[in-house]
Parts: sequence; structure tokens; C-alpha cells
Amino acid sequence: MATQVAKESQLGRSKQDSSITRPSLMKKLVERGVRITSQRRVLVGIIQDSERHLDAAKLLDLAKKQDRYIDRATVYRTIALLKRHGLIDELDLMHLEGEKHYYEAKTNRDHCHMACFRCGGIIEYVSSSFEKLKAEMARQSGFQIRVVRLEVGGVCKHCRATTA
Amino acid sequence: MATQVAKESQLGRSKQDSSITRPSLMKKLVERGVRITSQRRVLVGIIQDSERHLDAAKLLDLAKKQDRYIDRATVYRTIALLKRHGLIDELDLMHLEGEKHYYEAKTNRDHCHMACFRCGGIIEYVSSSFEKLKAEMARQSGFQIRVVRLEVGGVCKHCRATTA
DNA sequence: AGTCAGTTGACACCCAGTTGCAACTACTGT
DNA sequence: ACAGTAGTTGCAACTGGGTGTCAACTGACT
Repeated sequence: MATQVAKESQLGRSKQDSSITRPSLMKKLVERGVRITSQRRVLVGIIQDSERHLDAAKLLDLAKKQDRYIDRATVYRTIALLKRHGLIDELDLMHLEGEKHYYEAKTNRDHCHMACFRCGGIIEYVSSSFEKLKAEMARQSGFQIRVVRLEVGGVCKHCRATTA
Repeated sequence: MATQVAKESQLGRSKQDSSITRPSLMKKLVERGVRITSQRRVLVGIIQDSERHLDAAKLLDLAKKQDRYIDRATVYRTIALLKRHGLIDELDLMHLEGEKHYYEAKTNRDHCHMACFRCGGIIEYVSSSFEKLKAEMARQSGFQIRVVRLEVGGVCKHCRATTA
């Protein structure tokens, strides 16, 4: 049984299915004794609340609205911090817009990203089959899974219908 | 039912399961009317026969042994050509060694790459559950899938056993 | 309030990948 | 076999995401 979370153009991100939750990043950082600087508060807040998939440059832009002296390097360092703690996921979105990476707060359920080569839309796809596959992979290979990334590129339903 | 293809350190690539085949890249290119230059013959031959996952720099190195005037740009352009024709897959292998990309000739069955953060080994994992998941995603979302990339990062069986 | 390890901003740097262009060449039609 | 030409190559300069270094700063302890 799968829940297709909807589609939105231009790297937009759909509202989450009610069964999907995002734990508070700040809380997790505090719990782990990570020093909370004003810059981290700003950056983590933006990632936590974002409805879109953010790349480093966009994240910097948004952060500068709250702290105009914040630096590129700090953005990258904070991203690395959150990755190290397993609090965010890194995505390529099939390089629809170049080599940059996108980030999103980790949710309680892994999901797949389907990127449309025509319209640039991203569909987030949650499925129990995906969970089962993960479990099967771990069991059969003896691998301890820490990160999973499932990305699909192709043409979405809408573009298939509207293009010759 | 899954076939775990084995494990090899340092981005090594295991021998393929007998049910997995790699169609001839050159033949496909000729069929499609692509111009066959000496450089392309060299590069495509290397990719076709490689037992490892190749990045652009390694591919250039190997190519230079056959044609010492071959250029970086030609390597990137050939990779783009093969990608455009859907003949190779692009991998990140969880950025185990930086941001570069790896390439492999597309096989008749999609497979997952499991990257060990400790030893750098890559396990290739083929599973009918994966095929089923793909079919389910396509059906439920109306998405026409052209490329799929499933990568997993974690700790392999061997490293879990040998490390404190 | 004082301490100091961890963090920041600034800036130079790295490196994978791209681009523009003149010279070259694989294929086509003859 | 040969010439014409569209597609390809090598070169060199460039782009852009990301990193390293280091002096100055600051959050979280006592």
C-alpha cells in the first residue's frame, strides 16, 4: 500500500501525509550536546520549516534575511553537522538543475523522490513496499543501513498526457 | 528472492550473477546511427569491459593508455552521450570518495548499490522486490520511469563483525 | 563574571565538470 | 574512390559547488 504525496512543479514540495512527521531538529541537537549558535538556530529553523527542497545557495539566501553576515562556509558546515547526526537527507533530484545537492529534514518514514525531466516537478512517494525492500536488503546482506536514497527520473503523468 | 552479488573492497565490482547481462554498447550506438569515432571506440570499450565502477578521471587514465591525446572534455562528452541514450547508469556511491560520479554499463536488471562507510566496499544487490517496487511506483503515480537509482549507506556485515 | 573548546567569517583554494572555437574526420551520396 | 559536410575533437579558459586555514569570537560550563 502506497501513499503518493502529490506533485508540485519547480522542486516544490508537497504537504506531508499526516502519517509522516518531522521530529524537531533543534531538540535533537540539544539532546546530543551540540552547541547552539545563533547561526545554527537560523539555519536549522529554515530547514525544519521548509516546504521545498533546499540547496546550499538557497539556504544561504534565506538565512541572510535573518542574519546578513552569515557565511557560505557556515551553511556548508551546518549541513555537514546535520548529516553527521543523521538529521537530514541529501538528495540529487536526478541533477535536474545541475550538480548541486538538496536537503530535507529526515522524516520518520523514508520516501522516494520521482523527478520529472519535462516539468521539473518532484513527487514524493511513500510506500510500505519500500520499507519491506529495505528490511529485506538489511537481512539478506547483513548490512546495517544508515542512509537510503531512492531517486527516479522520468516523465510524470501530467507531462505524458499533455505532450505529443 | 534476492541475489546478493558479493562484496569487494575499494569500489571493486563483483562478477555479475549469471542472470545479469550487459548488452553491447557499441552495437546499440551503431544501431542508433551515432557516429563511431576512434575515441568513442576506446571509451565505450573500457566501460563495457570494466569490472569496477569508473569515474571520469579513471576512465580518462585508462583511455590514455590506448590514445594518449584523448582529452578530458571528450570523456565527459562521451559519458553524456551514453547517458542520453540510456546506455549507462550514473552512481554517487554515497560520496564515499568525494563528489565525483561513477558509471557502469546498464544491465538488464536494475540493482541497488550498498556502500560501506568503514571499508569503502560496494555490494551490488539484485532483488525481485526492487523490480516490484518500481512497477508499483510507476502504476500508482502514472510516472514513466526512465532511470532509477537506489543507493544505501551503512556498515557491511564484515565491518560490523570486526570493529568494536 | 571568567574560562576555553568549539564555532564563525573571510578568503584563498580545489577540483569536477562545461564551454567556445578552430581544426579535424566519419559517414553520405555520387 | 572522393568530396562535401555535419558532427566531433583537443585545447584552454572558465564555472560553480564545496573545502581548508586561521585569527577573532562566543555559548555553555563553573
